[in-house]
Amino acid sequence: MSKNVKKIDIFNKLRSSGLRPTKQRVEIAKYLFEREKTFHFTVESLDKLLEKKTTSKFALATIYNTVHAFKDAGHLSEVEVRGKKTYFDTNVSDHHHFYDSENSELIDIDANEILIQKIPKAPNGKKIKNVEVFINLKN
Amino acid sequence: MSKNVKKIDIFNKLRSSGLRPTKQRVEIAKYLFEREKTFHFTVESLDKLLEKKTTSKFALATIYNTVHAFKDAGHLSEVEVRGKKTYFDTNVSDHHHFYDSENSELIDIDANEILIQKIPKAPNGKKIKNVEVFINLKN
DNA sequence: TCCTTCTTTATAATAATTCTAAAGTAAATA
DNA sequence: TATTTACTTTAGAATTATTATAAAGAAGGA
Ligand SMILES: [Mn+2]
Ligand SMILES: [Mn+2]
Ligand SMILES: [Zn+2]
Ligand SMILES: [Zn+2]
Repeated sequence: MSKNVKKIDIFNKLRSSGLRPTKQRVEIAKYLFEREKTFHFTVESLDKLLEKKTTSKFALATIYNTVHAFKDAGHLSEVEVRGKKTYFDTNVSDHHHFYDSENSELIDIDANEILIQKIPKAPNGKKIKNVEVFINLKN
Repeated sequence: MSKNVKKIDIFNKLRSSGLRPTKQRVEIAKYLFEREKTFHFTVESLDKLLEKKTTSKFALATIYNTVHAFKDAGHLSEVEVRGKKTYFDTNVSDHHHFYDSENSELIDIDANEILIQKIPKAPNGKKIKNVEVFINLKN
């Protein structure tokens, strides 16, 4: 039963975002969204994981398409990391990151774990959209 | 005279970094470092500006080489910006940025203009290397 | 000057991502 | 349910940013 509830959730999530629940989207959505903790990934890492964890085949372009569709629908966010590949994040709330360059690993920091006491005002004619704090780690 | 002093400065800057003062490096260094304010650029934008502002020719590979050599010597820093291209920065001190996505423009924020009051401790076995604050702007 | 080392350059290669267009599938319609 | 339409997947080509290669050129020292 629980499995069916989840399936319905995924279907609704897709439908309400204007996305047809295709086999690929459902599989990817299940893999990404049916988990407790935040998941950070690149398209390449997701591709490898899907290959291992599912029996379906996914063209790389489909993973790109799907991930971007999920991002545009607000189900994923994009995180800027020094490097060449784009990272995605199942945590779409306002939050910050540690970055461990040893393992190329992002770790969430809840918005309320960082308090900024003093911040400059935005340049003339501009407003602050959001503030991202990125904490680089070393050993 | 002032022009000669500057030329000597550039030569010393290159020499002390173990870089031969070639025509290309001197031109690029003069263009990048003989200015009051911070300059943020991509390799592509620098290429176009050099083409406009100087009479010399620069292979794109030379600009890549030179910019990376300057970065490795500590004369430039690299800034992570959402997007595909790498940004470089003539400000190598510890500082933060506004980002105006309308104009793809970075604006410096001095380190002392931001005060962080509360910050989480690093994960087990890790230390904080540095903290980068990135403020996205809107109109 | 001669020699050695470093640098520039044009071009090829690579890596990540996006585009294309044909074939397939889902949803809407009859 | 059968037909039609719109959307999606796919393999492969194209694009973009960047790095590698290797030959020709320039710099610095003896
Ligand atoms: Mn994107
Ligand atoms: Mn670099
Ligand atoms: Zn996150
Ligand atoms: Zn800067």
